[in-house]
Amino acid sequence: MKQLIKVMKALSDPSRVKIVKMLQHRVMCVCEIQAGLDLAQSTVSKHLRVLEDAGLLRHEKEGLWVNYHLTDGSSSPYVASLLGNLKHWLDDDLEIVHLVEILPSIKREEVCKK
Amino acid sequence: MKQLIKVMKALSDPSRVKIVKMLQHRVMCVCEIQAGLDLAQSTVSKHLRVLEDAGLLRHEKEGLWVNYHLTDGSSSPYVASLLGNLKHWLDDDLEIVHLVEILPSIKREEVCKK
DNA sequence: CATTTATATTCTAATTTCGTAATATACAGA
DNA sequence: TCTGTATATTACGAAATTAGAATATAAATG
Repeated sequence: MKQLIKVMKALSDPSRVKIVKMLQHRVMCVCEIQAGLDLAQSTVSKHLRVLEDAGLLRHEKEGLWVNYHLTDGSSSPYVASLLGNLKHWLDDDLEIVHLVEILPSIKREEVCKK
Repeated sequence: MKQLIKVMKALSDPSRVKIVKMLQHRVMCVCEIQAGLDLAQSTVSKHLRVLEDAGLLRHEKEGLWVNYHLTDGSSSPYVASLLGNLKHWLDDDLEIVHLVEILPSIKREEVCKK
């Protein structure tokens, strides 16, 4: 039960759902995800932690960058089902459509340098 | 998006998930549900409202009683998928197993009279 | 080794959620 | 119409969630 609740809670926030939808298209580092969401960096970091704790994401370090990607859902049937469902859910949601459209223009080389 | 979040939030609480699991077995009135959960009546009422607002439940009045039952999921694909998944999810969860076991002993005639 | 950059963590304020007690409503029966 | 019973609503406190600013950490680079 606890595991199910953790997954459901992780997917109960619009920003976190957007993160999942973005990562369906490609691996992204934190500042790229931040660029897509328009939230403070610390906020994005925490959302990523919640998603990872639920088994939905994993990360790998690449120099200074931390790349996040979706898991294969092997951590639990809840994760597997919901990641599967989210492959098509919201594909016609206006906000998501727009987000996916601008996704190719979000590149770490351009977005991260301050 | 708002609709999805509403459904996910509705299923992000253990008590509400328990309500869904109970209603998979039969229609129940509020005081029967309360007997299964061990919560205050007002709390149960509010949980039921959240689930109904999300499209997971519906109710019908029968005299003094209000009977709650699961919907067929036609309100949204999110509801349909999750109600479908929850048909087997948690079936081996100890707490749910126990809850389902005592379910036949929860009868409104015995439970509701104060 | 000092600096810069990307990310994580901590602190704190605002909002939401969850629970209960108390009260209101709705209906059935005497 | 009065009473009792089942449920809904309201009021309110405690706990969790969400957000951002500030700070800490870790890795690359000069």
